[in-house]
Amino acid sequence: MSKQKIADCLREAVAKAQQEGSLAPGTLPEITIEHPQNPSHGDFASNLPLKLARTTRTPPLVIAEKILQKISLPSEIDHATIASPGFINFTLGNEWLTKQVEAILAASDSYGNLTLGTGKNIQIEFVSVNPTGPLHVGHGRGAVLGSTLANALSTAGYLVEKEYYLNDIGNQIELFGHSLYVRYLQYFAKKIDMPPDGYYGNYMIDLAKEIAEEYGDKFLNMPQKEAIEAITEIGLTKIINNIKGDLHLLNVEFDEWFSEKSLYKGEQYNKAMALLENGNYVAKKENAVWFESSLLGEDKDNVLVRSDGSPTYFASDIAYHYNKFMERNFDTVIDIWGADHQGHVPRMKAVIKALGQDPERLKVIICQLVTLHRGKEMLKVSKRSGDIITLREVIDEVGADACRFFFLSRSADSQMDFDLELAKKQSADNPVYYVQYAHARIASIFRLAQQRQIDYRHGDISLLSTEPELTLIRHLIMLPEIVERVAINLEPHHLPYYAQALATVFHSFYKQCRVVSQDEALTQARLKLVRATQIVLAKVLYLMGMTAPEKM
RNA sequence: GCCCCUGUAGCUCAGUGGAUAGAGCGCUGGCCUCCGGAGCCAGGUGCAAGGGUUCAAGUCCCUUCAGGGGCGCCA
Repeated sequence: MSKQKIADCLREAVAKAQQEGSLAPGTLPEITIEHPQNPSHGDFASNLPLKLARTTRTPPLVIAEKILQKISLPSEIDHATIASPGFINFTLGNEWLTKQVEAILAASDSYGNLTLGTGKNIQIEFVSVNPTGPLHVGHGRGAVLGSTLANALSTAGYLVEKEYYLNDIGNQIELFGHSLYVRYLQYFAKKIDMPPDGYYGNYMIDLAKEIAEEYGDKFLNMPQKEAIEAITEIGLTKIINNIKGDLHLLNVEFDEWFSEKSLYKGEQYNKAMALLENGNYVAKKENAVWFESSLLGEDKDNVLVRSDGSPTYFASDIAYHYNKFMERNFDTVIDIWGADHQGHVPRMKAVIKALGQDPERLKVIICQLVTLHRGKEMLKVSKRSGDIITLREVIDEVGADACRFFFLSRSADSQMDFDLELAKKQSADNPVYYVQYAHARIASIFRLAQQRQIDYRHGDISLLSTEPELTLIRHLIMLPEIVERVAINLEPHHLPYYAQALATVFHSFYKQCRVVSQDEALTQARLKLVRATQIVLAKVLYLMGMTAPEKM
């Protein structure tokens, strides 16, 4: 990696200058290399002289001078210059730049793959919506975020497992089953009231109808308990299949669907609780069992087992994380939760500590809520009250690729407004298509090249020398850094911005540089460049979980 | 009351403590004899307010204001 190389050169130069006495001794600060915003400042910049100024009591520009006198530049750097108030700027050589085109072609779709995570396994758990109703837009955000992050992490070299945690047991499921049973009875014209906190959405009526049509009235004559159990099971399966279908439409697939119920069938739950008890973090108060998180610096304790003997969601989650860390031994676990789970983070971290694990191994991404509008009208997304706009409706309206791009374009920290009207109106006129169009345009160039039977395999890349060509290459070679940044910071939102920037420089290049022309040698060289661009565009689109169309 | 997130252009949002703060949409004007005009080029306004740290702050710290979320023997 060039940044690292430059940093090494700087370190060496400083050491040399200090040895010879031309630079005052002092401890070296951490050397950071950045990309200057202004292209005229070169490809890389270091602020080392500014940082050394204090300890060495020397003006930054003088330090820069001394460093430059001693530095031996890596081969890819053409020259380094000093800039006020104390930067050293580095510019890549054209020869090295053009060579990168060959490197990209050679790497092909593995270009951008890193070894950052080699040997480490990460589990990423997301969506994990209660299977009691259809997914809505907010869930789509988590789904897109998680699947993109998973793509980026595995491209960065990690072994990644994507998991959906299925809350298939507990209060909400009982309520769901009860509600569905009532709707089923009502379908057969029985007079019976819905439970007060029940699931009132219209989909429940449809679901009951579906079951009635499929199974007939056989549950009418069963004992209620038995009938509810059976109907719950059938309903859950149907809802889960719907969820899977929705996610599939969004190009989100999971490796594992982990059942909460299974925690109780095996010994997971008991083992986890035993560990907490051994650590003396468990106490019985007011007929309930508590996790004394206040011992670990939390505001308050939390109930594990209710006074009626049933475990809370929190207790399940403890067992679940025990399973993730201590049974399945993931090095790192990423949980993506909605903003309404924000308060759950510190106590979950406390649990990890109580289980004797390093809390740093658990990374929680809180993604802020999505508010849905249609024009000025605010739409509710409450599942129990009904009246929701489902994720599927949104995908149908704006398309999966546009959905993904839109969700990805905002950092998880910021709330988003999703205006259906706007999304639909702009669906033909937004960055999604701009990026995909660049890819399709390249495909079109190759259709022409093929038609003219141009063999560009021996194209001479050193012919690439104009500004638009070199600018394009400069953008192409950023891909590995982008992947690294996304993987380290868990911030997939950099991808769409990069994709857009890359598409922009490509379109600009295309306008200025005719690819297939009378000049055979130049045509071949440019076809190589264009192929490299296509590789990188396709890779970014793949990372974002979007299609890379040949035609549009 | 306490905790978390956010406040950047008319709107939706990027911005790794660095040099002249960016993009998309919208608006206005130009560009196709030639590889796809879903394109290219140009046009302008802005870091909520006030302190502080730093050679350097949109970015870090404190206060205030504003919006959202959380503080259950719900999940």
